[in-house]
Amino acid sequence: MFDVFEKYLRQWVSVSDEEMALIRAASMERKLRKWQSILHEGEVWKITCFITTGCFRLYRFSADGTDHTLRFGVENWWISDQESYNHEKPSEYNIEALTASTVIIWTKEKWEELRETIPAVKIFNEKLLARGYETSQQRIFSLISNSAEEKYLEFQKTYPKVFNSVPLHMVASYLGISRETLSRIRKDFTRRD
Amino acid sequence: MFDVFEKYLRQWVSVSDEEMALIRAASMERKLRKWQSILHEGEVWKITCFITTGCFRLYRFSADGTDHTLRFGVENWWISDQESYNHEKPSEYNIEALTASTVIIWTKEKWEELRETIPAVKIFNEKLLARGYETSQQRIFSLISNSAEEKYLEFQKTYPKVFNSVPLHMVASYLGISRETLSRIRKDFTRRD
DNA sequence: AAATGGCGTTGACATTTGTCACGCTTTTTG
DNA sequence: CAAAAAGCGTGACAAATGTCAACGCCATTT
Repeated sequence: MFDVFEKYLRQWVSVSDEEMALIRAASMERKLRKWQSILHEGEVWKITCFITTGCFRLYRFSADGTDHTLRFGVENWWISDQESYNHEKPSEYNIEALTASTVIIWTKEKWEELRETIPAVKIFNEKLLARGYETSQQRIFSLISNSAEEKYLEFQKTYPKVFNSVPLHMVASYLGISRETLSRIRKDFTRRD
Repeated sequence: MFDVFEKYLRQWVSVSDEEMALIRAASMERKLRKWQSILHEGEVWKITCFITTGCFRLYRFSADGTDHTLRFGVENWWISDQESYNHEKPSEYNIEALTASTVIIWTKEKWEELRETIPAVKIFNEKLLARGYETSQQRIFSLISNSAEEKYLEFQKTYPKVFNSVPLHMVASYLGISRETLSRIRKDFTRRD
């Protein structure tokens, strides 16, 4: 499974074989069954986690008890709670596997050590953070400027792989609309084809 | 005006007097009159920009010609288009001064040099990016989980200084609701006091 | 002092979206 | 395999929000 990650990482930065060996030695593989949680609210997120197979979602409960999907993660994505990780404070979020999944993880200690030791890891980490920020900005624009239907179509188009991997009611919760509304949008849309 | 920035920066990281002198030498001050733009869509954002006085907004037009406020900036905030800056690509956003304002700016060249030369600047920049990401995540949660009224109240409470500095119709555009809806929320709310 | 224009408000009405209830199908689980 | 649960769709209705038009206020300009 590490091979998947190795290939992915080399697309971002150039890493020598020795460095890659260090990164590998510091990593662990973990398997999760369907619905298994990898983060419960209240816990501190202390790992760096790369998804090799399967699918996850990061979600949070609001005061009325409903849950809202902040983000999905599929193969070759990272999943984390940056806020909890950075400040070592109890998370307000949950992360769960939506299917049986495999991840590669590094403890915070080891990952920080890799960042300090291997420049490419530091650079890579920065690029990743920058991209995450840009993605968030685009999503905010979509949320404040688009109708439910537009948000749905944009999501489907921008993240087809995610779209095809997750239940529709979670897509609705990701878009900030009810599952019934999503269902009707789909009906209208297919009828128009 | 640089004193304002100096005080701000020292709250984040420890900087020697020599380093601060370098940061200062690389900076420029710029004044903007009300409604003046500092970024037009199509231009590339090539500076790092700290607001010492006044107020800005970052906004974008959607296909139907309406504008949507992505972010505000007031005193002691930064304002930028990270996506344009990072990839040196034409911006899809506009940034304008909402009042007469003063900013401290560094050219991209000089700022990158400072980041490489002075570790504290690099660290500071990373912290800033991390915070921006966390803030975005919180806003996304608010947008997908709150009603118009809840979004309004949360914004008012979380960013009172911004709230008191900008026109209401821009707050509406920031929250993704119409200005009429915002107006009615306010009426309902004051009546309840 | 009058004219102007931006800003916020309001009423009437249309549209969108949410809620509740239900049923059908697929998937999961024991 | 069978029972249970999850997933998805749909109708009827309610609530939230948007749209359009008009108005008043107030700061600024002329």
